[in-house]
Order: sequence, then structure tokens, then C-alpha cells
Amino acid sequence: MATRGRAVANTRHPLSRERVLRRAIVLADKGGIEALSMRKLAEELGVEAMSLYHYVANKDDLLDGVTDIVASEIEAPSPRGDWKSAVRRSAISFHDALARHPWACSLMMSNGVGPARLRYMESLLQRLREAGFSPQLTHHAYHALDSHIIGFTLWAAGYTTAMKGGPKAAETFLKRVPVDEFPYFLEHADQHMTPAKRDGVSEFEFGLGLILDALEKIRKTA
Amino acid sequence: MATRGRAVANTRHPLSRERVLRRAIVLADKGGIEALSMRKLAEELGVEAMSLYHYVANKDDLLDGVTDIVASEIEAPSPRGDWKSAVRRSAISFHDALARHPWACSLMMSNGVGPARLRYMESLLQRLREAGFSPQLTHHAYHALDSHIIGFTLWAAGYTTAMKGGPKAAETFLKRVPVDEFPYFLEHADQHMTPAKRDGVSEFEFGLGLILDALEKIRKTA
DNA sequence: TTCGCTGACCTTACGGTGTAAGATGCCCTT
DNA sequence: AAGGGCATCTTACACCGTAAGGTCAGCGAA
Repeated sequence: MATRGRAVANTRHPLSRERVLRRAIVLADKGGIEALSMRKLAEELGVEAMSLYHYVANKDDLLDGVTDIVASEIEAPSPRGDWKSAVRRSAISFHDALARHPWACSLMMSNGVGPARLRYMESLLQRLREAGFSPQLTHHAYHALDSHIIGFTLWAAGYTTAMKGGPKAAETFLKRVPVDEFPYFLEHADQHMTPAKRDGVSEFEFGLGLILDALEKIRKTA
Repeated sequence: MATRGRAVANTRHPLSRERVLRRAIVLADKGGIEALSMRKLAEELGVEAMSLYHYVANKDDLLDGVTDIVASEIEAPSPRGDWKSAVRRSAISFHDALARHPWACSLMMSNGVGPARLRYMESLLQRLREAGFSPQLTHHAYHALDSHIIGFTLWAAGYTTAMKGGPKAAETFLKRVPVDEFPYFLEHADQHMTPAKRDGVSEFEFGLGLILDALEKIRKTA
């Protein structure tokens, strides 16, 4: 074997933290966060597991790294235009980034904030303050928005993975629920299965609009 | 050894699914969800790991079980009084249950809905419908509330675990953030560290009130 | 009484995980 | 040519979930 057992790919395309993190994202996107192990990631890179430890301190560090890359995909709110549509656009881009990488939802919460996340937070807080929100109201607005974005997307991630394997699994579950005992639950589930029974607005954007409108009202009366 | 190697505790207090699940909750409350392993749980019960498989099908089944026990701690909205305070009370009790068992947040999302969760959902949906919400608005209201409750509590869980080991770790992190570059972030962090700089309302209840008020407004105009 | 069944519990084993410690050997500088 | 740095590999350990099958107390039937 060339270079006597040393992985050949590395000589043409050496490893780097960037490359390790990128590949980790690909792996997690493909098979979920539980499919991302040091050994599998190393194999994907044509390398042994322990070699990765020259680029990440440990697995937590790796997770911090990929989480911040996902955070870097969030679009900061534009400083121009009205605050509501700027914040709405940014929130939707946050939601989209998490929808692309569903495994990142819980990491966003549990892990520390990296540089990209920090920049996003700063830009959102600044946009709110400059729109005339008080420090206290900004504080509360930030948390209301963050909770909604991550909470909703986490729900959506669980929902879509539960729907994997065709809708037949879901149907057989629903068949088991007695109609006379849980009519409203079944009505709710039905609205999920047949989009025609909902209005056009997505669940995410409805809740987002709710929060933005309520904030606007408070801002004006204050 | 009495009974020739068989664990002695069991003869006085035999195992049962209930007992297994209860102990699992105690273990998770103490050391987080990652401290809950089949082997440690078995040891806690004075038994070998494989014995647990007579009471749970596998670890997922165990997690489903404990999740539904947490769900059973949620207080259903009262059918009396105005819908807003009934739903608020119920949402707060949901938040409290998750605060008692922070590890349950993500399980609530990823795992299937058990009987207790089903009853909670039904009671909330019913309360909304009977307050005059249309099926569509009920659908959206449910998701807005759920997202806020779970999203916020998940954030709080991560925040408090990050604060473990005293506030000195957080302080040294904040010291590293340049004041001139991230003034609004630091203002926000400061509001977390010194409660006096916030108003009296908790972040959770503020966002909850926002959503409830906005829903009430829509309900009345519709 | 004794047989045999049942079912609760245990033993062993396998393939997976993260990672500590140290060996190896290429490349660059001197 | 000698030597050092450093990227990579090897080996090893403790832990994980769980498949397969063994053991034995207690009980009902003969």
C-alpha cells in the first residue's frame, strides 16, 4: 500500500477542522445525530477515529462546531425596512436552517453559543432595540421568538421522522384511538394529514405572526 | 448468599413496570438523561441489566414510558372560568412538570404520544373549541402554545445546566466577549445574571401571555 | 409426594461507543 | 545526514444496548 498504511486520500486533500465539521454535518443530515460517531466520521474521511482528535478536542467540541456552522446559515435581520418584516424574514431563515439540519435543534439549546450564534443574537437584539423596544421588552421579545422558532422546529423534526416509513404507520396508530373518546385529537391529527383542512398559513408562520403582532402592540402603547 | 445469587431485594419487593419506570425517572432527575443506562438502572433496583427486559421491550419503550409519566403530571385546563386563565394555568403546570424533569423536553418531541399525553392534548383542544375557536384557529393555537412551552423549557434546561459549577464559568465566558462589538448581547446576558434589571414577569409567562392575548384578539374578531 | 411447567432472574457474549496513551513514520529544517 | 515536529495509526479500556440461552423457586396436577 502506498505510504505504508497511511490513508491515501489525505495526501491529496489533507484534513482540517473545517473539513471534519463539514463532513460531520453531511453525516448527520443523512442519518440523524445518532448516526454521527467518531469512527463513522473518520471512515468517511478515509482516516482512523483517533486522528480526528487533532482537529477537535472531543465529541462535544465537534458538536459545538457543527452547531455554530448551522447558526452561520441564519440570515441576520436587515437593518432597513420595518422591524417586523425584518425580524420575520430572519426568523424564517432560522427555521429554514434548522429544517435543513433537524438534529441541530436540541444542540442549539444544550450547547454553548459559538461566534456565529453570538453574531446572530447581537444583530437581532440590536434590531429590536433600534426599533424602539426597551431593554426589558427586548429581553422578553428575544426569548419569545427563540422559544417559538426552536420549539416549533423541534416538534416538526420529531413529526417528520415519525412519519418516515410511509403514512400507514400513522394511520394504524390513529385507527387505535377511539373516536368517541378523543374527537378533538382526531380532528387535529386530521388537519395534519390533509392540508386542505387547514388554511394556507403554515403552523410556524402563524405562531410567529402572533408573537410579532403582540410585540408591535406593546411597543406602540409603551 | 441467600436464594443462591438471586438478588434479595426482589423477594421482599418484586419488580414491576411501574417500579422500573419510577426508578428511571429518579435516576434521570439526578444525573440527566445520559446517566440513565439499563445497567445503572438495574443496579439501582438490585438486579441485573437483562432482567429489565421482562418489563420494557427495549430502551425506547422505557423512554416512552417515563415520558408519559411526566405527561401525566400536567394539569388539564379547567372546563370552568374563562378560557385564557384555564389555558394559562395548564400551560404553567406543563412548564413546571418539564422543569422538574428537564430531560423530558426533547423526549416529548421525539417520542410518540402516550395515553397521558393524549388525554392532555384532548382536554386542551376541547377547551379551545368550546371557547369558540374554529377548528383551524384551534389547530394553530395548539401549536403556538406547545412550541412556546417546550421551546422555552428546553432553553431553560440548557441554561441552568450551563450555569452549573457556579456562575464563575459564565462570568469568564462573558469577560471574553468584547463589549464594543456585542453590547446588546451583554446587556441581554446581564439581565439574566441580575434579576433586578428585568421586570417581575418571568420570561416564560411573558411569552405565554403574548400568545394568549393575541389569540383572544383573533377569537373576538372572527 | 413428586413431576413438570412457568416465569422471574442471571450469565455470557457481541458489536458498538468515546477516548487515553503511546508508537510510527513522513517531511522539513538544520 | 541528523534530528525534530507532527499528522496519523495502533492498542486498549470502560461503557453502552441487547440477543440467546441457562438456572432455579414456586406452584398446580398427578
